[in-house]
Parts: sequence; structure tokens; C-alpha cells
Amino acid sequence: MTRPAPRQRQRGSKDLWLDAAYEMLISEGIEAVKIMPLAKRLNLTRTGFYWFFKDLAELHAAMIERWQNRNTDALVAQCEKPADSLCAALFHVMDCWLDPALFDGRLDLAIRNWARNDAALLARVTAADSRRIEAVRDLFLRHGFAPEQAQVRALTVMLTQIGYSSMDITEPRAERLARVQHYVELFAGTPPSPEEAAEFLARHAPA
Amino acid sequence: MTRPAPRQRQRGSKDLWLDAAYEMLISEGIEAVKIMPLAKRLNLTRTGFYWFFKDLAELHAAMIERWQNRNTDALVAQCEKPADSLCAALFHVMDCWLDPALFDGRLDLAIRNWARNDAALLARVTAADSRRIEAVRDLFLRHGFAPEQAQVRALTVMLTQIGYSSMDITEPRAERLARVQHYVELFAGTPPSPEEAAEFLARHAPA
DNA sequence: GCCACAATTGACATATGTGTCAAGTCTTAT
DNA sequence: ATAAGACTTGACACATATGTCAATTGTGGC
Repeated sequence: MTRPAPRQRQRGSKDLWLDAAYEMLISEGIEAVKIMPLAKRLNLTRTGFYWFFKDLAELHAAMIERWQNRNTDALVAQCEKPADSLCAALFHVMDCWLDPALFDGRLDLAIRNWARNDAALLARVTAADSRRIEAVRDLFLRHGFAPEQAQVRALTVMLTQIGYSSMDITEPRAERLARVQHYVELFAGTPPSPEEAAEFLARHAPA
Repeated sequence: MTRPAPRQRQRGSKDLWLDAAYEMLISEGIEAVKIMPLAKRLNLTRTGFYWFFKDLAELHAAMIERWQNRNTDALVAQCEKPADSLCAALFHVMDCWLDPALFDGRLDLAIRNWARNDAALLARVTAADSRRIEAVRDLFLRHGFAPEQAQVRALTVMLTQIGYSSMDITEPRAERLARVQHYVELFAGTPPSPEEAAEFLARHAPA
């Protein structure tokens, strides 16, 4: 039998270090994810780190593991949701803009910047990008767009998302909510029907 | 009288250090802009740096100074060029995508990332963003778009630009050239005329 | 009560970075 | 030829980071 929780005077833990590392990554970039500063922030001795991780590299690997297939899976799922019209389908994609559970833009941006000088990570990011773009492109194809237009529109949808995080745009929620319809109009080429817009707004009504 | 070139056995120079710092900034981010590595790359002794700059902070300031109003001025100018139609005007904006002299996307991205943990720089980047978006928005307004649509389209144009750098998309030049027309169609809402497209392509014909 | 052992600690060895300074080296203007 | 001064250098002092290890500290199980 395995003991349920053999934990003793435990103050640190693998997850504690990982969480702190994530906060650091998101707010200051991978360069700032260093053991000494993390220890300071956690009020632990830096050497305790080595009980949970072999070294910095192992921490990094754990972080990537955690990101992997998180943002991407959710986005692809939103693209594949059944929808009666192009605008309705695009509203599903836009859900990712508004629900942090579906897509964490700041994390995505941080990982992307990290990948700029980490070849192995870059390969994984590129693979994720391909999956995402393909999913959005297929959405446009299903709604009758020519391949070239579908590709350009898919890319623009993704780039707008990335750009939003990168520019750190933080409109009030109400304003962003209102703006989404205009993005849908731009990407679709035609404005959404009032019903479609209303349904979207209802989905994101305050809990 | 000022002596024309009092230079002696000069190996280093302010510009040499600055250029190296830029390369570092663009390829690896501001965190990598350190005196020792720069010295190694330049095959100089690291302490020589201090003859040209008071310290690292002064180097940083010089770098920002050099970026300031470079990408932004060119982009605004492209927006304000006279044009017979919306598509023609957008093609002028797209020129920035293709001519590195008008807009250096990698530099812009690097500065943007740097600004993420430098409040003073962030303020300057934000100001630059405002100028750029305003210029593109006015372009759409001049061509009859409603304020909300003009704003959303302007933002999307800018975000696409930033996203392109961020995703590090490197299509062959011919492919990008061809794709631009589809972007113009997306942003304008109508396809450009063959004449307009031809004029654009002619501008970017190989020298 | 005390033992085992999970978890923590401080001391040590080492690497890389910044910044200062006095001394040295070339080159050109006189 | 030589002096001025533009530029370079090496030694020093210090800060911050990584990683190792032997010694220690608590706590739950016996």
C-alpha cells in the first residue's frame, strides 16, 4: 500500500517552484527564471530547489511540458465546434480572446519569446502554430473561401491574437466584447446577424 | 577649425559597440546585451567599452534613441501618401512589409519585448503605437469607414505586422508579394483592381 | 521515547557579469 | 623627435548566479 500523504514539515514543493517560475516567465521572460530570485520570492533557501529538480534545465523542461498542448488544444477545439454560419463559427474562435481558461495570451507570448533563443522549443512552437492555423484555415474553407483567402484570413486571425498579447492591449471587458463583432465582420467579410451577436454576448455575460 | 578626422589606432568606436549591441538585441533580446559578450564578439577588451559609454545604461539609452521615430515615421509617411483608392492606399502601407528600409520588424519586436520590463521604454513604445494606429485609422476614415470599423481595421493591420515578426514568418519574397494582395482584399473588404496590384508589384520588382 | 528519512540548510567551489583605475601604447600635429 | 592625447589594457573589488555536499532538522510510525 502507498501511504496517502507522507509529507512532513514540507514548505517547498515541485509545484510551488513551478508556479513561481511561471509567474516569473510571464512577467519578466525566461531570462528572469533563476533559482536565487525564485527562492527569494518563495522565502525558501535556494538550495532546496535541488531536492525537487536536478537543475535549471529540468525546471525549464517541466515548464514547457505544462504549456504544451494547452492553448493549442483549446483553440483547435473552438474551431471545430459546429456552427450554423461563418460568423457563428468565428464567434467561437473569438471566445478564446475572452476566456482565459481557453487561451492564455501572456503565457503564449512568453513561450514564443523564449523560443526565440531555444531551438528545441522553437520547433514545438512552430508545430503548435501549424496546428492552429490549419484549424482556422479549415474553418474558412468549410465556409466556401478560396484556399488563398482562407490561408490569409486564418493567418490574420492568429496574428491578431498574438499581436493583442504582444501589444498588451487591455481594454475594459465591455469594450472588447463590443469590438469582437467588428473583428468578426472584418474576418468574415460580412457583419454578423443580430441574433448571432446576441448569442455571443450572452455567452460572456457576467457570471 | 575642427580637425576632419583625428582618429588614431582606433579599433573600437561608439558605433562599433552600438552596432554589435543592436545585433545582440535583435537576435537574442536585451538580456543578452552585456558588455563582456559584446567585447568577445568584437575582439576587444571589455574595459574599452567604458571609454565610449559611461555604463550599460548609457548604451541602452543610445539604442532607444536610435530606434525612436524610425519605424514609426516611415509607417506614418506611407499612410499619408496620396492614393486614388483605398486599395492603393493600403498597398502603400504594405510597402513597409517588404522594404526593410521602411520598417524593421525584428527591431520593432525586440524593442517591444524589451519594453515589457522597462517602464520608461514602454511609455515610448505605447506612444509610437498610438501614432501608428491613428495614422492607419485616419486612412480608413478618409475612405468612408465608420469610426468603429476604421479603428478595428487599423488595429488589425498593425497587429498583423507585429504578429508577422513575432511568428518569424519567412516566406519566399515572391510568395509574400503575392499574398499581399489578399491582405489588401481582406483589409479593404474588396479586391484591388488588376492595375493597382500590378503597380504594387512593379514597385517591388527586383532591382 | 526514539528512529527513519523526507526535506532543509550553510559552506564551498566556480563562473560570469559590472565598474574603477593607474599604467601603457600608438599616431599625428608640431 | 617628441609631446599630447585618443584609445587600450590588466589588475582589483564586488555582485549575482549555478551546483555539490555533508550536516542538520522535524515529524509520523513504531
